[in-house]
Amino acid sequence: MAAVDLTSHPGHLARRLQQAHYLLWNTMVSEEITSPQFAVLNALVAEPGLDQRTVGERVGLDRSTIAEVISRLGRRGLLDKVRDPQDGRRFLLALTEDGLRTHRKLAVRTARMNQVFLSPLSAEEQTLFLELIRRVSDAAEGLRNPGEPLVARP
Amino acid sequence: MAAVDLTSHPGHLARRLQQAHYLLWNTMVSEEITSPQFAVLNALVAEPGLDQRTVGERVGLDRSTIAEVISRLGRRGLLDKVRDPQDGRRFLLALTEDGLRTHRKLAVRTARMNQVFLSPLSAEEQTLFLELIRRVSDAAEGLRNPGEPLVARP
DNA sequence: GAAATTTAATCAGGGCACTGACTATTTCGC
DNA sequence: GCGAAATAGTCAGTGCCCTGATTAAATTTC
Repeated sequence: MAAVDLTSHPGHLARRLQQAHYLLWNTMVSEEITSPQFAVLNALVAEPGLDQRTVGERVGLDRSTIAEVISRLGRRGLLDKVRDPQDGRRFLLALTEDGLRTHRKLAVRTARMNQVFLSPLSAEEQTLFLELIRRVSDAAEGLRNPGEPLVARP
Repeated sequence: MAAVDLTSHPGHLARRLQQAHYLLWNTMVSEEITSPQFAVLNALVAEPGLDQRTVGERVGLDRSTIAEVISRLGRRGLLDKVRDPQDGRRFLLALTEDGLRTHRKLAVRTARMNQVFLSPLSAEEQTLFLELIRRVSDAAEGLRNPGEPLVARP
């Protein structure tokens, strides 16, 4: 009797959006390398030699998840993992030749996919859309490390 | 060298948005019942006696995933599952008293959470935001069952 | 300089999401 | 009516995502 309209719930819509993206990625970019995996490759192209935790921070993955993703990329031979001689806790990461090649190939396809994904929106709407998502998720991010209240500050 | 800026990639932003939502849900709504589980409860409040596949369709979950979610809700005693006497393949689903009570309680908290989640945006931006997400995911949905091209139709 | 704290990574455990293969039941075609 | 095709659900396998506990290495504190 008191059912709610989920199409006005941002969380539900966010989930559907991600599913839609997953589908399109699989058909237009790769069935082997996932979008989070590409994000990791990309982070290591930008900054080779990062440690695992920092890569996770760059792409928005927690320590457990980043460990799994990196282990899969290692198994595929796309990156190497070496103990930091300066700090025995860390692993330093860098792409292999194969990893670099894969990143180059997928970067092109990803750009095409993004175009198709956003094509239902006009150019101005696309810009706005990305900005709105960023603002909402950045704000919620502030909850993770407290001190920055989300709604009001006295 | 040829690294890409992920903050302009809708897929990456969609993932971050969902993570942000997950976090907020956990702190403001429930640590036991997840957002997809609430969506299933809600679908059964709206239409009691639906079968499993149709519930999945309503909330946007494939047959495998909906089976898991429903099994978990069943274990928690929030819904009942009966064979359809008319069609021996189907299971008919309905909420228990506990399921109804849980839905009522969470519906209130969910409304509050949505407000907080969207609070970084102005009222007009909020409406626009939801509409843009809907349009993008609806369009990509059309890829699932072909016949409706995503970009152009001749 | 040894004890206490912090930090990087792992592991166990739970949940979401998809594909592809399989079973059981119903419906369609003839 | 009976065999073929379609449909509902399950199961195995892979991957993402989180929390909480644990281990090992560094840093801080006294």
